[in-house]
Amino acid sequence: MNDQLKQIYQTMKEKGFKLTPARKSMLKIFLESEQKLLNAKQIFNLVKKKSKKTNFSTVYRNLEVLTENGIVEKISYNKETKYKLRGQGSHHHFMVCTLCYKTIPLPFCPFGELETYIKSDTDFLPINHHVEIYGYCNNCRQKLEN
Amino acid sequence: MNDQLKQIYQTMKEKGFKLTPARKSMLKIFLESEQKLLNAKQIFNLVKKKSKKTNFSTVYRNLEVLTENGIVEKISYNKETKYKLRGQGSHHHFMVCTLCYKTIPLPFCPFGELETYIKSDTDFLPINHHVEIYGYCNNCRQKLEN
DNA sequence: TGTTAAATGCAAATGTTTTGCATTTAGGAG
DNA sequence: CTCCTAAATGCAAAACATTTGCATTTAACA
Repeated sequence: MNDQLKQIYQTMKEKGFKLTPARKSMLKIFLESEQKLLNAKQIFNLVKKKSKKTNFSTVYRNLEVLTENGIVEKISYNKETKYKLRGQGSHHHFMVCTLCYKTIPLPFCPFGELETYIKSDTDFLPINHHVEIYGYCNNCRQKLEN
Repeated sequence: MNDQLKQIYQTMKEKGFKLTPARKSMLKIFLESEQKLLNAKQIFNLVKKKSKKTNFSTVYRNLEVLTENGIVEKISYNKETKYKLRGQGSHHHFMVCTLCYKTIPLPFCPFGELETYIKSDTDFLPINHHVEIYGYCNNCRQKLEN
């Protein structure tokens, strides 16, 4: 079994959450789906493929649990709320194609110097940050040009 | 009259939008309110104070017009959608206190080097970006410590 | 002052997310 | 392996934010 998946199962267990079919299904969906940013409806539909009897409330409740435990990240932009699996360990940001929603990780976090500056020059205490780059991926750009 | 307001009125006029009381009221709210990030409900309530007969659809429709014309910016984080007046000219980002929602502008945009990197090293075409720092402002931090 | 397109108010619809509650189930104890 | 219990689920209904259709009003300009 996939290493990342194994680790997530481990985390869930440690925190006392049950490994229900719905949850396993959702995690596999995140791991296997081509698109890494999914909204609740998409996830619901994919879960439904396996167990036709699932329900939006289950999906939402599980997204909440996964989000609160740092396994999944919730991202809102332009009305749409999407979810993605958190990379294990190293935190990073994404470039998001606004046409196909392909997500490309940024190789570094631009927050480093920024944080240094904020801490030394302001009295604001930074806790969290949110960086996203929107634009066109190579594919979509080529389509646009034709 | 405030210079920024004058300029916005000018812009609206040029684009053929009417300067209705609701719109003037909303713009003044953005300019005068202590809090610079407001959600639709807050704006609605403030508008209502002046003209008791206003309506959510008016507020939303105007927020849309203002957003589409670059006068107002729409920001979503953690479920909440908020709006703020765009700084005239220079674009900037904010540090947002997650307790009182006070917003403190960042004195520079960390996107500069990032953009350079992306353009030279990836085939992604960056169009837009979104940077926000969340944490505690000085005031709230002091309150927390007591 | 009159005309007209644009903006408004209202009520109802939409879409997403949440909740209460009865039922089912994962996972540990025995 | 079986039982027990807290946690998770499914369902229906509610809550909430946002949008829409339509009749009425109004800003802006001739």
